[in-house]
Amino acid sequence: MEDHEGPQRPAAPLLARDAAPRRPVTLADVAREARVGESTVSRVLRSHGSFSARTRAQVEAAVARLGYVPNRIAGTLASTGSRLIGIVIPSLTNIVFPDLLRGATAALDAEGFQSVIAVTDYDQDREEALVASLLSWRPAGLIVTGLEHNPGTVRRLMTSGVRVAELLDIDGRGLDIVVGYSNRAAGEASARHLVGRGYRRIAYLGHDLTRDRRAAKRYDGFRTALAEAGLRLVGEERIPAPSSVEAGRSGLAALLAHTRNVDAVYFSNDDMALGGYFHCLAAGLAVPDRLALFGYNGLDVGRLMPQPLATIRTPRVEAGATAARLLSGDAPATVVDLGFELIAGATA
Amino acid sequence: MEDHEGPQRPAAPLLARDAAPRRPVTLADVAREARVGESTVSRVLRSHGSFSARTRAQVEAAVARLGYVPNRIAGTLASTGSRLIGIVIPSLTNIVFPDLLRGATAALDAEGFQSVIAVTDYDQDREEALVASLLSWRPAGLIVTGLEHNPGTVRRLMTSGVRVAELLDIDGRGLDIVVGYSNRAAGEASARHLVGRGYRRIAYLGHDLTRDRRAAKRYDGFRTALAEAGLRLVGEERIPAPSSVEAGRSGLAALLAHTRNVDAVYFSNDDMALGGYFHCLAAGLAVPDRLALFGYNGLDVGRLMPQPLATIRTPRVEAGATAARLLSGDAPATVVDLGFELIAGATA
DNA sequence: ACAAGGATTGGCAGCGCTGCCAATCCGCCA
DNA sequence: TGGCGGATTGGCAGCGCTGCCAATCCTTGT
Repeated sequence: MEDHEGPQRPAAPLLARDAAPRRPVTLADVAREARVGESTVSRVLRSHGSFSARTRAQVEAAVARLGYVPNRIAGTLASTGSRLIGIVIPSLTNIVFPDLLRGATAALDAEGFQSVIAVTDYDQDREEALVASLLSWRPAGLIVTGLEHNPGTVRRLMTSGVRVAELLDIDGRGLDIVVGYSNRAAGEASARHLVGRGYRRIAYLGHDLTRDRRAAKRYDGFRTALAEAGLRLVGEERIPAPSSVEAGRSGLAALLAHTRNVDAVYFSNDDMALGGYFHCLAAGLAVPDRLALFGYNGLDVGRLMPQPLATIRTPRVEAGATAARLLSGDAPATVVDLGFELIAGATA
Repeated sequence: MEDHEGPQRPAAPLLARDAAPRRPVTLADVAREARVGESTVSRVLRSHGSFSARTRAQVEAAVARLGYVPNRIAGTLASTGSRLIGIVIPSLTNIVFPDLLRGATAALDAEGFQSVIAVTDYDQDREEALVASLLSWRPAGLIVTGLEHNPGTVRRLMTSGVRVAELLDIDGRGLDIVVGYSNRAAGEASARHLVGRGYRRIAYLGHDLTRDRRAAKRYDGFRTALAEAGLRLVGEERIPAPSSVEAGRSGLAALLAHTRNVDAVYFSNDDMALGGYFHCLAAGLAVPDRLALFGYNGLDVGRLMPQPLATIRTPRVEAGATAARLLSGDAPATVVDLGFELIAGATA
């Protein structure tokens, strides 16, 4: 490994910020320049109310001439709601949340909303503080992750009068709009699939379930379905950290070191499963003959492995988009179950 | 594949939003309740200016009793700047940008700023529209990606008076604050590494370079360094789409199908390289003996492959954090070269 | 040519909070 | 005891824009 600090080649930057601290252009300036009233300018810029084509042209010309940029802070204060939607997610490390964001920002953008994001690191107290902080921007709506929140968070959400969408989980009681899928059912489906394939000595490899409630629900569902088949986990390993490929790889090694005759492993998600697959490749364990692997999320990478990963594909981009659409469309409170799809793959 | 729509188990949600559309609590209400002046409440809430301990207690009690949530929209309008930072990234699909976001939001959060994000999909016209839109929120600063922008974008940025940080690239002229590393130098280092290892028949596999300017700079640097060693690419393949594991896998198959005797492939990034690695595993091509692979970005997944991926690790989280710190600290215009690190790995 | 009725337009009072300034209060020194 | 200067506090004019309402301008029908 060499270290490159990069030669100081970069052309000296500093096109220098505009030095003149002249008063910013306001709507009143535009009105004066266009020789019309302020309300007329406002109407034209928002294409709201009526005005003549000639007026529109005058206003647009003035706007261009002055380089006017509307001040939405003032606009929001004067009118009722803002065009901001707050999005609270637990992490940016797991691609699931950027996916959710992607769906949401695309849909919101189309409706003229901006997204303000906040990351909790799976900490419910931080979530409460972030929700409070986001609410102070008087957003038109809030998207949060999961159904479990601090009592304080719930109170703030309920009394704010702001629409709320809770995502990626429907196993529980929601506050307003709920969009997602059943993690418990996903866990059950995974177990049934493995059992149906003939695996009997099944182990679990997961990450920190006390913080990730959805992973915990999958785990519960998985064990429940196993029990219904008269089975129980023959071993399990929990990495006290967020999920990662690394945790999956080292975790599988650890699991196999202290549990005999495992024939299949259920991972808390695809990142973990990918790590496990790498361990198998490195250790020369035949997949799925010697060891079957099953993940969760249906990441692209799993589909492209030499042997496609057995997993459950979750519609997280759609969840973000659906929530955004419902919020911006001011839909009534509902629960939208987007379902999931079991991908048989070739690893189990 | 089975399809699960999830049983309608979800406990009927709808804790019902607060029905009473009563007037929201304002600072004036708190002042009345606490029997002090509005300015006093404002001072206490912002811990700004002086007030007695007794006053603070009264105000805090009133705030708690009324469940007051400050209105930052009004606060921002009344004071000078907002506590919003706009962040414009080209994509959320490539983990590099969520990483950047992660660094930035963490640092901003610590300083009491909120992040407003916008995604351009690598489209400079969209970037211009999004920058305009973000500026209407009168942010304290803007973080954008790369150094290449539409003339319109540049004009808006320059005349807005808002601080701007351009990230992940330092090969060119910046507007204000620039934080990143040299993509060109990274490409050169990659080429020198492969040449140094004895590879001579090197090919390139990339994605859409017309949109991703940084990838194009790496490509240029790579070819330049090859030329300096008296070599040239023996083949190349461009997938007219964003980078992905899939593009890497199918692209490598295509590349090898029409180019003879390639002994090493330089990928536009690690996602592509991972796909290539999967192709090699699936096709039984020995890595690196039959074919060497080299990526870019230093993703975790590359480090954990059975054979660690040869790549270049980029400090993108740090770039986000550094930019956030400089912006919130109102630092002078500068170029910060964070450098990069070449990871020899085992695939080249 | 005249009135009714819709289309346009301008005026201006806030939206809720902060910044500035003047008014009070209080502790302490001479 | 009187006075002084810092510590506290309250009043109030905006920040820039939107919503409401009244004023004006055009058409069209008669």
